[in-house]
Amino acid sequence: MRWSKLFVPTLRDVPADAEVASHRLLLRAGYIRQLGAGIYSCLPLARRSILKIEQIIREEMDRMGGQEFYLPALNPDDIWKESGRWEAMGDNMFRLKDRTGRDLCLGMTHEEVFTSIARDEIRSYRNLPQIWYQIQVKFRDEPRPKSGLLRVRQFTMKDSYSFDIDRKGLDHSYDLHEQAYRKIFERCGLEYLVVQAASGAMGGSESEEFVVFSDAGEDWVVSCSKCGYAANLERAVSNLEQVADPDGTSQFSEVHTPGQKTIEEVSTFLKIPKSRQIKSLVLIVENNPYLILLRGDHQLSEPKLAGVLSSEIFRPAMPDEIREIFGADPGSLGPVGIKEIRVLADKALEGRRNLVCGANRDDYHLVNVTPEVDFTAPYADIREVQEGDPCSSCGTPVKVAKAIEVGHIFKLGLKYSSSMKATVLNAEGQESPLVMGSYGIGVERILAAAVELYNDDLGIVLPRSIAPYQVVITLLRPDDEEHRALAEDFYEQLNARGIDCLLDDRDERPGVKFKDAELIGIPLRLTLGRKLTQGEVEVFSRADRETVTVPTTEALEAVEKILNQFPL
RNA sequence: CGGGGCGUGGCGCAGCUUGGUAGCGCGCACGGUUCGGGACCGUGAGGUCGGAGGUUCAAAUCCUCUCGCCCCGACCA
Repeated sequence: MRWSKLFVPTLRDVPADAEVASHRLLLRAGYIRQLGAGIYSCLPLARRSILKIEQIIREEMDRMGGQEFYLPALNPDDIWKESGRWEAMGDNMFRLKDRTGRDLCLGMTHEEVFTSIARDEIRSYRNLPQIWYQIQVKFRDEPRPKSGLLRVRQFTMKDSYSFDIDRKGLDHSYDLHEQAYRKIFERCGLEYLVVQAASGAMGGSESEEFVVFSDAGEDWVVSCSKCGYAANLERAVSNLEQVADPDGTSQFSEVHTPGQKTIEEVSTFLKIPKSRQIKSLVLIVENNPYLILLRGDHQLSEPKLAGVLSSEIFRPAMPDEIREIFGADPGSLGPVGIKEIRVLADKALEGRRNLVCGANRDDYHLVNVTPEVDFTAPYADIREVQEGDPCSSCGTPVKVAKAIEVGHIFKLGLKYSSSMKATVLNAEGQESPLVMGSYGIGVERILAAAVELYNDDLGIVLPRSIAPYQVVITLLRPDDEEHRALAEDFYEQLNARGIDCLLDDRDERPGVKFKDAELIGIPLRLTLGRKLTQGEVEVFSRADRETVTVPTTEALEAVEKILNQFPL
């Protein structure tokens, strides 16, 4: 491609709305433009990158035996009502009516459609396993689209679905996906991590996320640098550092704590560490109040709590509700003497002694409160792991960091095959439900994550495999016949060698050409300029900003050699 | 949904408090000089000031409503 013909509207000024690096740079570099909140147009550079990413995905999916489909994004309501997700998806689903008033929706994911095909067409275990995939558009009416391509309402997803006759088959299909995903993210040049994850509304038992560490991400990931343990904060577990309590079991007593409400204030006032307090939270769970107890320095993990309660329908109680139930304001609550209300305590309180909690009387706290002596409550792991907690497998302090989710694999099991009655005959001639898995990759997110990961003050630095072009030939004197002829020659030959090449033949000053080439992140630049009179050209590597000068006769070899130094 | 911010040529912004001919930088077009790190000079094109209603002799500016976008939170596959 000749740059003079290519549409690359680069910007000097940064659009005011763009905050995260990938959003800012993709706009500036002329990759994308915004159409609405969470809706973006891909311009030619982005499109080329996306197509390369899709091709990598396609190759790896095909390699493991996946078969490519293409399903409609426009879905009738009936299959969604069958699976129960017409209601479950709530406001996140775009819904519309056709001219006759029938309900339709825009697909957020395609378990329903694929399951309906499998149900109708697969009759025998002999036709299993199947791995079906597509690279297709998804629509999700996100409550808050943000950060450019990272959280959008329309995006491209590679989604795949496995159908097996049994659990063992599913395990195999799942493993195939995990291996393929590793290969895909490696080939895209991403530094990624596989972490244990919560399956959320997808349902199913086991799931893992593929994440890229970045402050622009929205997932919190707990990881151990020593043993490799890694999990989404929603389900991460850790050990505890021991807290020493005073020996013996003293009778608790009330102390006056005027105006001391928060854990922090009480800690300072009574001169005891936060870890020796009991944090009392009141939640309304399906209309019933619940007292949740945590160590003073711990935070509640709502996903874990949802798991323990087998309900996601809960909310913090309002101050007036708390007053009515406890006869005290939040800030002076505790479990001692509580009878009518259900209580749940985090495991970190098990075996502790002589703690401090609220007295259920404004401005009073209790000291020397001992679980199981002064109150009883069932224990469960409902606390959120914190930075520095000892790793559950090796004891090393764990890290907690933000990450971008680029892929997610789930063992669904029977969730959709039972609700949608998808069965086949097994070897014994019995109806047997399909055992399913589902697997997703956010295609644009790979590009955005790569830009988050690899950028500098000059702009984007893309891995070779997903850069829109691998080499840009910067022709500094396009009006010089000899220079031009040589540039054209390089251009032809590089393309002939399978290297995507962009020829900057624009009538622009050198500075503009250099800045643009660096901004859009082309891995290698071949510069034809004044050194041509000595029979030399320059090869500039974007990632390390190194320039080597080589004779023109060796330029092609030099380009290939340097390109091949990138492992990507 | 709660909180905050912003809508003025393609992009970045000023003007609004105190109503009175819509401005600056970049970009764009043309001419000239330049040409290895986002050049310089000159000339020029381009704006229903997000939209609707109201107040006023007069509204970008004041009032009401409304739409959109961004950020924080809630939420979230």
